Amino acid sequence: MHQPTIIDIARQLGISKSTVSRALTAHPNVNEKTRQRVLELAEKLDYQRNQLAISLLTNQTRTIGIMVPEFISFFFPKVIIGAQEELAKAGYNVVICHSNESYEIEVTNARSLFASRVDGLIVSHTKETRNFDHFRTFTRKSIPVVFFNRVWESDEVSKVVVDDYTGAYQAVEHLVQTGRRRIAHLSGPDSLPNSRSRQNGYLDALRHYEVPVDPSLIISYDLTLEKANIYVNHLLSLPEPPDALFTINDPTAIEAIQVIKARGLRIPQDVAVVGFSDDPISALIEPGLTTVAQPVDEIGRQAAACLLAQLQATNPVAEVQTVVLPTRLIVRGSS
Amino acid sequence: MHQPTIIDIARQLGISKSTVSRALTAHPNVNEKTRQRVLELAEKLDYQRNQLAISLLTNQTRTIGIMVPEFISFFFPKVIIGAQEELAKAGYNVVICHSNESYEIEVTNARSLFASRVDGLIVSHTKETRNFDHFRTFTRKSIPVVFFNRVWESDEVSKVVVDDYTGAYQAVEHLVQTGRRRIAHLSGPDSLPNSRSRQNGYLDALRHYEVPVDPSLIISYDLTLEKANIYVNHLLSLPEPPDALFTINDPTAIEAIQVIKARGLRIPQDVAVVGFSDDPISALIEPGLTTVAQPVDEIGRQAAACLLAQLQATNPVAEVQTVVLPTRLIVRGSS
DNA sequence: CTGTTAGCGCCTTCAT
DNA sequence: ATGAAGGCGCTAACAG
Repeated sequence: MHQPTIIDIARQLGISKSTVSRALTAHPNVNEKTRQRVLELAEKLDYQRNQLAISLLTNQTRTIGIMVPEFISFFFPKVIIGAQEELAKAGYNVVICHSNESYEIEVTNARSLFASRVDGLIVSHTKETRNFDHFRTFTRKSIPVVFFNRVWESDEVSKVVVDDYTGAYQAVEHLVQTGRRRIAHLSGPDSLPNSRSRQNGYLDALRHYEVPVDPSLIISYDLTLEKANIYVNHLLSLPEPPDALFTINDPTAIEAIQVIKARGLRIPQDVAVVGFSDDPISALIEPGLTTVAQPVDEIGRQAAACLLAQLQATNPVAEVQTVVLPTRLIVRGSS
Repeated sequence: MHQPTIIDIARQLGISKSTVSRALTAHPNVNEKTRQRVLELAEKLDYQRNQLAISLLTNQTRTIGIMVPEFISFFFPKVIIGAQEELAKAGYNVVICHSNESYEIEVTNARSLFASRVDGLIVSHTKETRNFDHFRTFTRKSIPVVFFNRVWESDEVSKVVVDDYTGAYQAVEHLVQTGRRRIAHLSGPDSLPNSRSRQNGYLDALRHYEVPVDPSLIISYDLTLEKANIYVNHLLSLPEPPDALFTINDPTAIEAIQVIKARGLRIPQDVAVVGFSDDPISALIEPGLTTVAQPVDEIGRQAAACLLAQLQATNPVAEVQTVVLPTRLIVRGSS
């Protein structure tokens, strides 16, 4: 079915489409009566402007793409909501893509967002991503890109991260100060900067307190719950099992708690557990999970702010910046 | 910065833009050598086709809008992922909007999706939505709309729902059969069809087993956790408090469990609790939450299938359909 | 205040 | 196999 255009309105009113366009866009130079007639007919015809045509003409869509690896856990949805709020205030729409942790899908999504000419990008990449050429496509064209959480370490893009190092340091410090000596660490892939930072925080805390570092207690894994299960079981089967477990994130910690319970061990008496992120589930399970909280919606808001700064700047490259947000240790029953 | 277009390629190669277009779109009538030259230059220039221009021309964006009231809980993200998988297979992109349970934002989102000319819509509306004119804008133009979970009861749109009535009936039947006589029901707003269906299932189960219906045990509320907390406390303070609680969803049930525990009551001995949806948290808390499971990603897949059927039909209106998916009671420690 | 003209980037007849 | 021309819906000069 044919959708009404400004030409339809113009014809029916016997005026030119320019006048219709002006009336519709609140342009000052239009006779008030003419405007009224246009508005009425537009209403009657259920006219809706075609954003496609406008975008093609103005070369901006006022749409921002947000790319995340998943959005089942609370983290990414919260970040997205924070970003969206900020972006909406500035009159930007948001389209959300998730790659399901697949590098290929991420590349496809990036192409698709580029093809639909988003004005900017907010990204947390997959754990598989090693090559960032699909983001260079944007930066080369001066389309601003902001990374958060999992960031591309390039000076072409802005970044919003939390102080992973200090968060991890404080978590491990807490475990040492409550008497733990064999603290295991379930870490993520080394390719993820935040994984490396958390591991460094873990190591430095141990060294500072002169707790021996045992490499067999440090396991980098692929962040799937299946592997988490296997490695926690492995650690607990060691001749000298750990008396504490610091995990890269809360889902891993929660999985660990299930495993520890299933083996009949007590938390925290036999094994203490500390996670990272303060997933809402952490407060609901028993025992409550000690964890490092991140200011999640603030991450989204800051990412949006970075992007808007670049969007409004005459020279977007000059506005590239890195924001580091603080973390906060929340002690619950698991430690 | 100027982005390369087919005209740039054409000029540099000394051929016409028509030929470039054909080479790029795998049109049969192009000399193989010409195609190679075009493809090479396109690669070198980092040419990316402008989807905006194509959409304007072809009058289809191959993009589907998905509108949900929120996506913090696991339910909507899972549905979206299911839908997205199915849609991607058919070559459609997805843009996601969430209204944060605000009717106004929902209307704005609908306008924006219409303006950007999505080819179809998958929707679960806000709990405030009474007026559906913003969806009529689509149906009037023969743009297919599929509702799920919270559905517009109109024959202009397809619907995917679960058998809420039977799910609720079985939940209450289970409570009766385990000896409960004063079963309270925390219900949602009457404006939501699924809320009404679940309430009817609750009522019919009680009647069938000749358990007296006590109106003071049935509370419709606004689905916020704050109110859930208040009403659960209210119920437990009754002279004759309930010995079981059936809630409209899992977050409510989980909140109820916290309240019950805080009052020093035992679950399920003093009060049994049954939720709805099988949120992953249900299996993690203690005691495990008995709940009515829904085939969540299947809802998304079916919604996508309905939409694709209408998209591919010559007469989209003829393809309007309603899909009802089964539920399954999962008994855990809370009952 | 209003009309005319041009063009955003692309695909598609219709010629050649 | 290729080129020329037209048009998708709209806004923005430029005239009047």
